Amino acid sequence: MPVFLYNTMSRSLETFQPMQGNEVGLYSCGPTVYNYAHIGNLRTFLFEDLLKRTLQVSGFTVNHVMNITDVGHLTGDGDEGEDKIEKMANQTHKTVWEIAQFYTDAFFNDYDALNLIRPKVVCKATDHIQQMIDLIKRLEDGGHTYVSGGNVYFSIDSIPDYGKLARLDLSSLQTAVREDVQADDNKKNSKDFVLWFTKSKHGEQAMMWDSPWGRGFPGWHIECSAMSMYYLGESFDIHCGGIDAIPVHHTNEIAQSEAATGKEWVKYWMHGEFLLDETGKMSKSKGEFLTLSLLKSKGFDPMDYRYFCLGGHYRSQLKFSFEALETAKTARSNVYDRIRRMLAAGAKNTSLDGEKALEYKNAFLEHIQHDLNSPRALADLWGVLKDDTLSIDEKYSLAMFFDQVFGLGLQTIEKPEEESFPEEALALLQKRVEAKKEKNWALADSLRSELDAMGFMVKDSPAGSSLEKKM
RNA sequence: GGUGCCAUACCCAAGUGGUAAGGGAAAGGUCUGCAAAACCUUGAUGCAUCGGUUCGAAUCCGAUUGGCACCUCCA
Repeated sequence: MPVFLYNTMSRSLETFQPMQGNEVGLYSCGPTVYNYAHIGNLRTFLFEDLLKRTLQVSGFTVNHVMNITDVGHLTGDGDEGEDKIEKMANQTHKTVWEIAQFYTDAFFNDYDALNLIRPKVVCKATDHIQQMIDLIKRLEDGGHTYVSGGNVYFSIDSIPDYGKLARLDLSSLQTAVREDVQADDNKKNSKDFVLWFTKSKHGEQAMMWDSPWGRGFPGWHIECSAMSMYYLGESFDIHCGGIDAIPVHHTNEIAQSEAATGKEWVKYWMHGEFLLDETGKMSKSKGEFLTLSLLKSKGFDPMDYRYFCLGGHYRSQLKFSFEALETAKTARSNVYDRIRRMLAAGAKNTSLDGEKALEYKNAFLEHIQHDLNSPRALADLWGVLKDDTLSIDEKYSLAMFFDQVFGLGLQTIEKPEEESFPEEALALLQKRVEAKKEKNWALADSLRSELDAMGFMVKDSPAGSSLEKKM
């Protein structure tokens, strides 16, 4: 079955066809490591993981490359603005390198906790300065650059199709509309952007490298072009990131990459929509700084957040609230409970060749391969869990198959018997069973609340009483 | 000022021309000493409003209202 993906470049659904056989070159814009990732950032990485898993389950081999932006980047694109990593370093009295390493580690903690499949290549910008310099030299040789005020600029008028991804109408765009942004008078065209800085208003940066244009540091966009081409070739299949990257970051990446090589750089562009909080777009500077750690401290499992994100389509804005996360948590734990009960009943993996099972499998694939419709695919999972015309082995096997895409960790769920409870709790449970036998309801109820206080829920069923850990 | 996206039940959210997925919450039921849990059942004659195209529209077109995003921090 073919995979259909929405390509931002064409603004339409396209049948996915890799350039070479079943090999997919995938580049995703990674984190800028000057602070913790917020859950809006993480939503985009979850989308990319969903994409990767969907391609894998569809028979493709995915060669995934992700960058780590550990060179500061300025807070503005002219030669003004502060370096974000440096700013954080000054605040915390650490070196810029320590800051970058600290937040890179923090990022991958979240990455693993969310069960995201690690990229084949994770590349740090600071390890690829030479590739960036080489690319800028190539642009210079092609007549696409100029030096002004000490910085090397890319001239957008040197190419015919600047802004094609964002469909920018260059004549009507305003420059520096935001009050905190100043126009850069060194630019010939206000949309030109810096490839290499040697001068910054804020003086010496902590991270500087020698270059043909003087000691300095790379511009915003060059790292993704340089590294993606280094690892994936001058043309590759998919480039993805957040929707905000379309008008500037990806637009400029395309301009400089295609100006350098003279050929189409990326075949499919995919962008994840924003997660919104009560104040609108999530930000690190205003409102509550929502991190995965914060969610965990409030009693949520990272898988709750993963389930929550799967419940919305990646190209739709998703409204975050703790109330909405709570419903995801309940739903997810209901899924887990059902899997656990199946295991208790002896469910095991089996080949899926029953007619009904294949129907479910195909419906699932059709939905997920239709531009990653995870909400619909989640409905398929519920359909399976609730359909008693399927054998228990078929249900379990379908759930395990679906989870190759969902990544909710369903295969890690163990048989409930293997759960162990403290002696003390088991003793209390036994006492309660006896109290019940003697119809001493007062004692039975007090033992129940005692166990409840210990964090165990008592479940009475026709088969007897048992304990369950409270979530 | 310019551009783009969105508006579906109490909440979240699929569905892009053929008669409204799913989850959560809620209600009723089974079970139970009572609870909890579990299981079963129930839910929009209608998809912001108005008009149009069509045999047929949540889906297409136009207008209106409301929300969001982007136009050099941003996933």
